[in-house]
Amino acid sequence: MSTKSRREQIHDVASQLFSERGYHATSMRDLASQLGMQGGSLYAHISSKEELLVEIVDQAARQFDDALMPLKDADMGPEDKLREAMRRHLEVVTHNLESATVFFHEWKHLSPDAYKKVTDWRDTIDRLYRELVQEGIRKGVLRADLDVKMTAYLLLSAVNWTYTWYRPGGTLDATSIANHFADMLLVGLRTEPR
Amino acid sequence: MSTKSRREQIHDVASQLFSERGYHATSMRDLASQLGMQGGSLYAHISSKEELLVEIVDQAARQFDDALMPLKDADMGPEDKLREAMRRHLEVVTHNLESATVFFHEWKHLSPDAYKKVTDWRDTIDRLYRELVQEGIRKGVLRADLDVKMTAYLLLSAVNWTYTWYRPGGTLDATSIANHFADMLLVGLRTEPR
DNA sequence: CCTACCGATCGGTAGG
DNA sequence: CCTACCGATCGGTAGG
Repeated sequence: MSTKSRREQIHDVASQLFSERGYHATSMRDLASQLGMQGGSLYAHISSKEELLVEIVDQAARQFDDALMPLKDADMGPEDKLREAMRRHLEVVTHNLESATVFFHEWKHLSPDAYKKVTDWRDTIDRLYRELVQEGIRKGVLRADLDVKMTAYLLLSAVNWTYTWYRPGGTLDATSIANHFADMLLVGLRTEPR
Repeated sequence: MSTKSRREQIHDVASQLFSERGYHATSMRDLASQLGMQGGSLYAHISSKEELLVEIVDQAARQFDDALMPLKDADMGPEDKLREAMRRHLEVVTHNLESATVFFHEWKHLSPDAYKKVTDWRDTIDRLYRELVQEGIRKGVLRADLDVKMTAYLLLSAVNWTYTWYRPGGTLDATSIANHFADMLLVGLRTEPR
């Protein structure tokens, strides 16, 4: 795919290096040499190192938003909606493993404005998962004695932590991971009925 | 507690700064100024910046080991053992939030030897959780149709991801988080029986 | 996109 | 533990 603009190429290599080594441990000269150019030449295409980080993080956030937010008003049962949220969430993580890793690890290094956008975004996603849980309880599909906040954290743990162990090319894809997790979470690990 | 050696004080401040800003974004002068000394003076107490990182990460790993490994041969039922593992795991995370954060985020920046120790350690913990799950299945306490690997990942997600949202001083402690998570995981979120 | 360079800052050392 | 300093490297710029 050599149709990619030079800017996109820089963006891709930056995702890769930032996710592997971290933002501060990656120099602009590292980046440039991976692209076969000199350090200073990068600035013909971008204006600063932080601009790159902001773009990677923003793009990751947008992917999560585009995948998850339409579910709010989706016409589905609570269980299907929860399963679909996990599936889509995991699709974003597994299909954008590098930018997702940068998103989870490097957002601390953003300047105040971009930093705030990320924390706001996190709150939005938290809220979405809490609403899904609440809706499930209200409609009698999820147990009424659940702590909504803790339940949302548990769901988010499962889908987010995946970036630490998932490696592409294996037999697992987002859908099968989501099915595994949702089955365990909804039905429980124990044999003994309650 | 002014009985702490200067070395321990350096270690503590390093944990704090490395967890907040990251290893590479923390300079030795940042560290020194928090301790009221000059950058160069640190080297009267330590030999290098990486030595600090290695110590923080090693200490965190040792805390997890000391808490979890004795459970392997503990004389407990599978469910209690699983609950106790989660409780102890969460106790380490919540009581050492800063070093746990450094452990989860900054181990990539270790030199090859220390790096390998961390990946080996991770495998050990993975294995422990898988054994706990396997034992639960074998003794009929956990569902026989569980995928052992995925189940272990799910458990580890819950206890590990906690470092991202837990803030000390709230009403939740390790035990109550562990109870919440274990109840949800073992019994399931759904009302409908299977 | 390259060459050549800027000031700033880095981890670390010597000598006291 | 301080002062003063080292070479190396950083992000970024100017001029072509």
